[in-house]
This record gives sequence, C-alpha cells and structure tokens, in this order.
Amino acid sequence: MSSRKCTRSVTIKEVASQLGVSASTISRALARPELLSAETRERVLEAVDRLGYQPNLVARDLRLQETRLIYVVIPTLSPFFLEVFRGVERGARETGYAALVGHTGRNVQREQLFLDQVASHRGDGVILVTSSDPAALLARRKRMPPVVAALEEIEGLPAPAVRVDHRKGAIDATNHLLALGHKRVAYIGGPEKQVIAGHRREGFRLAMTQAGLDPDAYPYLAVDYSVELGEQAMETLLTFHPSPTAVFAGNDEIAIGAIRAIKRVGLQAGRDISVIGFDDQRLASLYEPPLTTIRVPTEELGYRAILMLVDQLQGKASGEDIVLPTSLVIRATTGAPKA
Amino acid sequence: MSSRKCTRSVTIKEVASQLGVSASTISRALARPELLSAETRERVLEAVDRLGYQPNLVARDLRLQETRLIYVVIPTLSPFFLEVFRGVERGARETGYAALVGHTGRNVQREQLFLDQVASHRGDGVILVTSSDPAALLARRKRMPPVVAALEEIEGLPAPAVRVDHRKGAIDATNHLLALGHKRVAYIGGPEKQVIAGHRREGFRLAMTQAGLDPDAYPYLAVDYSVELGEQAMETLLTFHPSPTAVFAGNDEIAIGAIRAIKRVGLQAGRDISVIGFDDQRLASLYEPPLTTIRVPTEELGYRAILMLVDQLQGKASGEDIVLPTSLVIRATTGAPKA
DNA sequence: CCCTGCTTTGCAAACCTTTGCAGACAATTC
DNA sequence: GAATTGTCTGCAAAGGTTTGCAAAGCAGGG
Repeated sequence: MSSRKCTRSVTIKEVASQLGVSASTISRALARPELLSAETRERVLEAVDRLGYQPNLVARDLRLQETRLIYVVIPTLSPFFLEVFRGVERGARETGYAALVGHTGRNVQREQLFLDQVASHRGDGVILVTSSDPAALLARRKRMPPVVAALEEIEGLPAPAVRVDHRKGAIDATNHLLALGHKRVAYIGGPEKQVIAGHRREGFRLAMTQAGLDPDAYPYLAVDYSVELGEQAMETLLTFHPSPTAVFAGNDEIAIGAIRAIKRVGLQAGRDISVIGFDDQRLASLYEPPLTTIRVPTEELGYRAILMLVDQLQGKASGEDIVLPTSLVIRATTGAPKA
Repeated sequence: MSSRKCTRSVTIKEVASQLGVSASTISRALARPELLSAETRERVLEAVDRLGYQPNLVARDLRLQETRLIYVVIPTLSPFFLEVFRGVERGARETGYAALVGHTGRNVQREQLFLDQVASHRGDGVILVTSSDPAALLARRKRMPPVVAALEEIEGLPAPAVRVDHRKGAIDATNHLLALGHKRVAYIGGPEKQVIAGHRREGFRLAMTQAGLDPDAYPYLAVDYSVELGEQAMETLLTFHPSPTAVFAGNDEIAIGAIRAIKRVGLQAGRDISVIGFDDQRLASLYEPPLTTIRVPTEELGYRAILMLVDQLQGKASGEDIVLPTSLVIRATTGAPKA
C-alpha cells in the first residue's frame, strides 16, 4: 500500500533548483508565459509537467488576497435550494469562480462559521440563502465579507439581494383560490420566525382582507417545511366545522402533506378541497395529483445572485436589489368549491 | 452605502502594536492561553474583542499545513447524496472538521478541479461519492490527496471505501420478485458506464440465472437516474408481448417513472405489474403508492466515510473497506403476479 | 565606442500566521 | 549573596507564492 501514502507535494523552489533558474521564472512560465524566452518557457513547462508541480493554492491565496472561491450558504439540503445552487454554479463557471456549498441546518452558529471562513479569506464572497437569525448574524461581527442575499433580503444586513416578491406571490395564490369561488380559506405557514414565511403570510392576509374575508377564521398554523408537519396541520384544520374548502400552504412540501391528510379521510384534493403550494419544486409536478403552485425561478435566482456578487467583488456593484417575478402554475389540486 | 464597503480586516500585528506586545503574544492568547500571565491574557483578549480581530485562516493554513476542511464531491445535487452528506457533516462536527460540498454534474473536469483544490492544500481530504471516470481521474495526477470513496469503491483508485454491496442488494430485490412468483422480470438500469449500475445489474442477472430464468428476455435499458427517463423506459417495455409482470429499477427515481408509465396505460403498480426500486430515498415512502425498494444506509455511509478519512489524516488508517448492509423494504408496489 | 532601449531573468519583499529557542526577570533554595 | 528554577515574553524563521524593481545582456544607432 505504499502508493496510498501521500507524497509531499513538490514546491516551486524544487522545480526551480532542478532547472537552475529562480522561482520567479517558474511562476511566470505559468502566469505570464509571454514574458519568457521561448526556450526557457519550454524547459520550465516540461519540468513542471514531469515533476507534477501544482502551485500551492493556499500560498497563492495568501499572496494574492483572493481565492476565486464563493461559499453558498443554505439552510437545508433540500431540492429547492439545490436548484438555486445550480444557477450559482452556472454563473460561477462563466465568471471563473468555483462555488462550494455550506449547510447550516438553520443553525446560526454554523451560519457564522461559514461567514467567518470567508471573512478570514478562505473565500472571496458569500451567497446567503436566507438567514435564520439576521440579528445574531450581525451582532458580534466587526467585519462583513462580501455578501449577496438570495431568495429574500436579510433584514438589517447591508447586502444587496436577488429575490422574489413573496408577498405578491402569496396574493396571487390567494386570489386564485378566491376567484374559483372559495370563501373558507385557511393558511398553513412556514416557520414562524422566518422572513419569507412572514411575507407569504402577509400576502395571504392582505388578499383575504381585500376580498372582505376574515384571514383569521382559522388559526394560524406555523410549521416547518416538511410533508409530515403539513399533514399534521391539515389534520387539525379538518377538525373544524365548517372546515375550509381551500388551503394555501407555505410551500410545496407542506401542500403535499395537506393532500395526504385529505386523502386519508377519503376526500380528494382539487375536487373536495383545493390546495395550492409555493415554490414549484420538482416534486410538485411529479406528485399525483400534480400540484397547483406558485413558481419561483430558483435557478435564475442563483444565477443572478452570483453575477451580482462577482460584480461587487470587482468593484462595479450597483447596490440595487433584483426582484424576479413569480408565476401561478395551475395544475390539478385546485378547483371550484363543491356546492 | 459606506457601511457596505468591506473594511480591510485587522491583522495580528495591528493588535500587537496597539497593545505594545509582540504578535506571538496575541497568537498564544488565542491558541495556548495558559502560557500567558493572567493580566496579559485579559488585556489581549479584550483588545481582540474590541478590534474584532479574526486570525487570517489562509495564513494559518499555510503555516500549519492543515485546514481542517473536508471536500465532499458528489455527482448530482440529488436528495440521495444529500443524505450521505448529512452523515458526513455529523462526523465532521464530532471530529472538529468542517465539510463543504463540491458538485460535479458527472463532469470529470470538475471532479479534477476539486481534487486539485485539495491537492493544493485548500482542504485536508476528499470524500468522493462515486466517480464518473476513475481512469481519467488518475491519469495526469502525480499527487493524490487523502481520499475516501463513499457508496462504491472506485476502480483503480488507491483509496479505501465505505460502501454497500450493490450486487447483493440487487440479488435480494430480484429474489423478492421471484419469490412472489414472477417469471417475466425486466431490469431498467442506471447509466451504462457507472460502476454502481454495473454491480446492480450483475446482481439481477445472477439471481435470474440462478432461478433458471433468462435475464435477457427483455432488452437491457440503461438510462440516467431520473423519473422522466424511467417513464420512457417503461413505455418501451410495455410494447413487448408478453410484457413483463415485474420490473426491477436501478433506483427509486427510475422506479417512480416506471410506475407513472404503468398508471398512464390504466394499470396499477403492485397489482398488475410489480415495481421495485433501489436506495429508499425519501421520495420512495412518500409516493403514492409507497414504493417497495432496497434500503441503502446513506447517512451512515457518509458518517463512516468521514470517520475513516479523519483516521487516515491522523495516520491511523486501517486501509480496510467498510461494507454496510442493505435491506429489503416491502411497501405497496410489489405483489404476486395476476393469474 | 558610448548611449539608449529592449528583452529576459533574478532578488527580495510581502502576504499573516505559528512556534522553537532563548532571553529577561522574579522567586526560591542553599 | 549566588545559584537554580520557573514563568512569561520576544525574536526570527518558516510556510510557498507573486511581483515591483533592478540588473544583466545584447542590439542598434549615433
């Protein structure tokens, strides 16, 4: 197993002394080859190849004060955020950066950890996809690395955002249900403290009030974004008399949970009770029945976020937020209420 | 917007000169506080806090030749790999490392990119979750960073693996179908060149042959791991006469695609045609009907992988592969063939 | 033959830490 | 009072690059 052992990597000095030139020459052969005579260049490149020399990136980072590395910090490893990341990656490739994912599990300490990493120059910038606790993020922090918020602005954080108008999306969703003729509409929301969840709820309340309906006819159930919890919440709602004829769920996973609960009591989503989700995750179109939802342009969100971050890194930041449009995707889980 | 500007971060020297002590003292106050007198320690820590000093990690990495950072390289940002990553993260936390995700999209160049990053000391080690092209990975490479393979050993790579026995899992799956009485069984496989897909297919063929059945009664359809492609493959199989009474799919997503195709022609999975998947992804239990499948202990896989990697980094590598067991999870999509 | 300017290369500083070694000083012991 | 021990702090080197500046070598023009 001796081949398994990791040989110490060869340094620029070793290559240099092998050839009897200085380290600068090696460095230039790789970075600015046009500065060298054709002959030296040849010799150096040959030796580099032969010895398998790879510059020590840590040393280079230290010297150049730049890594061309972007951290993408996400709360959950869910398909939803992966879509966002896909967009980031595309933009990163185009601009010569590499992107790495940091996962926080909605834990502020871990969020801090990744910000620290970048503040300490292990990366050039951060794309922060929702913060669980913006206040805590800012509190103990003297120096802020370059940050762009994706999906939602982060309150109090002096960072530009690429986001969607969650409030408007929620209004559209609610209006869709109202237009179908529903009067008894309930909302199952995302985690109570989350900014996004807040905005979505606001939209719901606004649309209901505007239509002359009471947004608080049913209790406000705030659950985490999961199928299981959505299912439980819907069970609760079904115990009411009269029970709602339509439900607006804080995201697609909650919506699917709700549909499961509806199925379990022998009813059918879309016919007996309408359900609308949010995000248009992959799951939404795959599910049976396919879910009516509000589409969020996740991939685009990530793409625009990294472009904005790179602009900022290169000093041409506009500082303006970008707001992308959401759209209503009507599938099979919404319909007119039963007479 | 002046607050948005990124102030240059404060260095150890600046703190030192502020206090009229040497840089060493600052460094020690943070790393080995017991070496300092109580008074100096106090003063230093106060100043560190006041100035918001954070050590430059790049400089430290260079000095210590260690980052305590692990790269987890995965081919696809699918929920499946995220499960693996979850395990890695748990192990990382326990051992004082941090884990970052690198995503390759099955692109060998990007795989190289991340290996290079670690070979160049931006990370201490790599957990490689399947490689699309192991040969290419080794070809131009003089120095290999510490690597542990997860999910499947990587052919030719001198790295230990934490894996499952895909062949045995496939045998179990096939035998389950055979035990139910099926004779006309088809296999829809994963990407042709993938090692894992190969092993699973092998298992299928072995079990069929052992039962005296022809594994090639239906053509071998190799498709990428996606619902859409699984659906297409199943459509093809349904054109055969007689068509198969049971299908073993290379993974859960393909299986769900197959079920969709079955539904579309008015049949019911489990009653008319049996379908079994592989992996036991979250989707499998959530789907309607819930999917019979082979469970792969994904989270555990990641957990054991990082522990093994950390052992290796600390020089107590055993070099032995770890093989975790798979198990058959019977849900609703398999049953006896119709008379 | 000298001066100028160009090409090619090397020197050395800088990036920011950490740590072995040694020095300074105080306290203890004989 | 001298020697010894121990505690605390500073000096300087090392880690591997990149790059501004300067020097060397050479050609060409006067």
